[in-house]
Amino acid sequence: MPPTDKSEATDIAQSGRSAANRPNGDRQSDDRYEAQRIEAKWSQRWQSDPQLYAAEPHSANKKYYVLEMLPYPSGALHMGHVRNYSIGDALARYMWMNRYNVLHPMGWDSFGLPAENAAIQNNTPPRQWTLGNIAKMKAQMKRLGFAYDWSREVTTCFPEYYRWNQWFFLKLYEKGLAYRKKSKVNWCPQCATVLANEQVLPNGCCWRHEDTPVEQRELEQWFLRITNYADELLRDLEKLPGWPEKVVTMQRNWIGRSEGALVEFKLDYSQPHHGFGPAGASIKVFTTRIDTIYGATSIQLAPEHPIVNDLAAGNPALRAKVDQLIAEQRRAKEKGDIGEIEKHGVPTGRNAINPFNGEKIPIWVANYILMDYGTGAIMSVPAHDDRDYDFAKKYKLEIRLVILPLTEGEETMAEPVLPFTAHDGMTINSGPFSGLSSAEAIKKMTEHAEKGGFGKATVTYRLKDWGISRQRYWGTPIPMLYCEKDGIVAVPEKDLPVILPENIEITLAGGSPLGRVPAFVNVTCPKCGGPVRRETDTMDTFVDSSWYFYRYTDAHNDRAPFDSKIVQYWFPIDQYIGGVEHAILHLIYSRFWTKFMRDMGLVSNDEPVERLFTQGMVIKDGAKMSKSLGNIVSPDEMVARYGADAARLYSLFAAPPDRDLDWQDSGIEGIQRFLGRVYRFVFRNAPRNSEPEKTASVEYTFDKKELSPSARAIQRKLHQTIRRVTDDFQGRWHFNTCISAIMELVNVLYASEDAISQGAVPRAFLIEVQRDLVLLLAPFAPYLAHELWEMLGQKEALLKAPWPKFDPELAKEEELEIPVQINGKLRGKVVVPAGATEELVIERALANEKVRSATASKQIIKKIYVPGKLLNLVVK
RNA sequence: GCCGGGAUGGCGAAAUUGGCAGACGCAGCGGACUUAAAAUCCGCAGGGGCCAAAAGCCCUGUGGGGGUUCGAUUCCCCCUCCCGGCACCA
Repeated sequence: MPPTDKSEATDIAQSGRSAANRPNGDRQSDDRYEAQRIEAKWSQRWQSDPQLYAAEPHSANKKYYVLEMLPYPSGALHMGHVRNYSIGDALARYMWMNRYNVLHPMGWDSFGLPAENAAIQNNTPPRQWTLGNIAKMKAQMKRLGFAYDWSREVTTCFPEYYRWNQWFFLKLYEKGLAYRKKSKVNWCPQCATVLANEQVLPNGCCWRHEDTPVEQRELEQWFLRITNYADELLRDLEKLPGWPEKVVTMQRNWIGRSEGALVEFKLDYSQPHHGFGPAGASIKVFTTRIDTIYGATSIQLAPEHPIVNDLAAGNPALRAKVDQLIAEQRRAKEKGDIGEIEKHGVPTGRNAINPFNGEKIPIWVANYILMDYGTGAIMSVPAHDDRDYDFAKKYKLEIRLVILPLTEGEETMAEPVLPFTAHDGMTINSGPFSGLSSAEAIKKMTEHAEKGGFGKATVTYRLKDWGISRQRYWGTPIPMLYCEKDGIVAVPEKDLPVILPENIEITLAGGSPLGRVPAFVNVTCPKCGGPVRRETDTMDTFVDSSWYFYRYTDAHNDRAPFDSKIVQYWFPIDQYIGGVEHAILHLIYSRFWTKFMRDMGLVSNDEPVERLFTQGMVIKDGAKMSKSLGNIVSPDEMVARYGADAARLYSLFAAPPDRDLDWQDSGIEGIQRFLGRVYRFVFRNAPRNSEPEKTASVEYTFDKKELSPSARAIQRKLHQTIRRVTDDFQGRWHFNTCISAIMELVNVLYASEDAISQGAVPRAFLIEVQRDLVLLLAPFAPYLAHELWEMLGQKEALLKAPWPKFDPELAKEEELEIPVQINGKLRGKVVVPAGATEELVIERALANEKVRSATASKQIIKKIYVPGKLLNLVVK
């Protein structure tokens, strides 16, 4: 069996690489970069100083609040977290080095369904499971070296925190901003709970169970009136120039403001009928195009419109058809392509009266009309609306032209191709309103409707009130009571917090687990002293994350959610960093909460976040990391193999932070090599013990202007690098190119090693260069930076050391290579001194052999010189 | 369908204001060191052609087509594909 030999040889070769077999480990100059050793050493030192990253309560420096979105404690960090926190940590460290008073906290969004699901699966209480996960993830964060002020840690599932959720709820209730209503709600059978509208995926499925279609149920729910702030939430988007345009646009569309008019169409009672609403009943229609009302040839109702029930009562054929339309609509919603639904409708046999001309038009029920937008009813104007046109064609309804396009030569107005939907036309066939521009017609016709008492100008929003009730255990109990005598009673402030009971049985069965805890449910009414039932629903966890960042500023306050004065100092958040998946829900709720707190007088800022940065996803092999695809990269494994610095640096290097990052294990190896190169260079060139006086000195002991060419090359590259890295921190944040720049600097240092060994580079200068190199690296690879800082004999704390200053004089090139183009094509290059005149460049270019051969026998008709960049000769 | 973001070597990417396309890194190839390998250090490297080969030279190239310009990855128009968001929104 010959293969035996081979495998033994392999074993030996492999074991030769392990630390145990290294020759004694005492080679006097072991210049290997050992991330684990270095990181263990500094990790220990950092953890022994809890004040290390603490923000100062009173500081002469300017404040800077940098925040990364707090994680849900699922049990382990993933690469997306590492990327998110590496960005934030780099910024925090950079700001410290720029003498800011930095607030950089971290916490846990620790209420939520996964804890309950885990409880059911593993029979572990949610609290225990959650706290265990927090401990694990906190250890991971510390191992990764993130500079958080842990003294401000916020854990949302602790009563110290959620009591303030309850307190805010009482305030919202007092102000009429929290209300209860019975309504159709999204019900996820898998979660056995209600979802906010915003938590339903476009395909009609639950956001946590992407394959489970959301059903509709009627339940009594608590809602927050976010719509009261719809207009301000929209308007203030203009105050957010530091937000990505993308996110602003998404929020604008989400709020979905549209201006129009409500118009009432009375039911026609002159015809024989059976089964309908009260006499005089009317159908309210919302339209943004009241100028087309003379072209309305039918009314279309959503199949779930209340009046449809009246009209269908005693009309089984209609009822059956309507039920079919409801089913079609639901199916389309669940499939997520309501926009593609094949339009169906059914005439009710009844008419409505157009209040503008008294015309009787038929009432239909149609599957493309949604009950939850506007009034659930439209006037159908086939000539001027795409959908109405399709529908009218299909069912052969009348199509009546009432808007003409404006043509340039005033008089001739051609018949437009239908449907004609442009907003800048002119009315015809519109009675007294004919001959007006659309804009004028809208104004006059709305006024007319208001005077006549059958309509009014209205603004509608797509945004809906925020349903916060959840029939779940692991959340903030809603502090309300139901008394037979006194009705709905708020828990008095002094009785807060309403503590979430522990040691209770959790099952997937519907209804709230809290309802099965009699000691929790049955209490005494604070008003009448009689028996009351406690509300058993808990709050949506988005309540927790809507204001948590305020709590960080005053995390241990037990008399208030926070001290307003402290908040005033720290807010708004200077930089918030997180995934774009939170662009709508979390970020719109947070904005709403801030505005509500401002109206309460608790805070003075209108918006919580000054600048927002949304990072791209971390993907692997072109797909999102997921268990089912088996392409998950574990941060623990990366840290164990390559070290925290390498993992962090690679997550910043592989792509610009705002773009998706395709993780490649081979890429991180290159980063590890680079860190080793830095380590070895400093190891070789750091001051020896025999030259201690230079180690502490920050003074140049050499003449900046008299450096040798090779030293000057280093100096130039250094200052170019400082400029590039510093510029990117000012907002562009392309840390991938910052790191490239630092690599280039290190490459220049390596290329200079001959000159260094020949003494052509002054020692003091070289130490100064290494010092700056380490400072440049510090935001991205803190462990190695600290190790080298110490190796360089620096006594000052690294984060207290000032960020290196860029000197434009020193960054300047002495000579420039100017490309010479002939007719836009590169034909040669000339070298000139920096700042050379155009004449000199042209002179040299014309002397250039390649240029001469390319221009021979041709005439130069134009010379374009871009100073310092390029020369283009146009020839014929 | 609408809104937003993309598409650049074998791969991740760079080019910040319209000015040398491919910096930096990965993978690859060659060399040095080594008995050998690993590690390390140095070098080559978009594609094609002329050439035995090299040097050198030429052509071509940033999803496709057109335009503006002395000059376009960058600006304009049209198209294709990918990602994200939204949607009979009246």
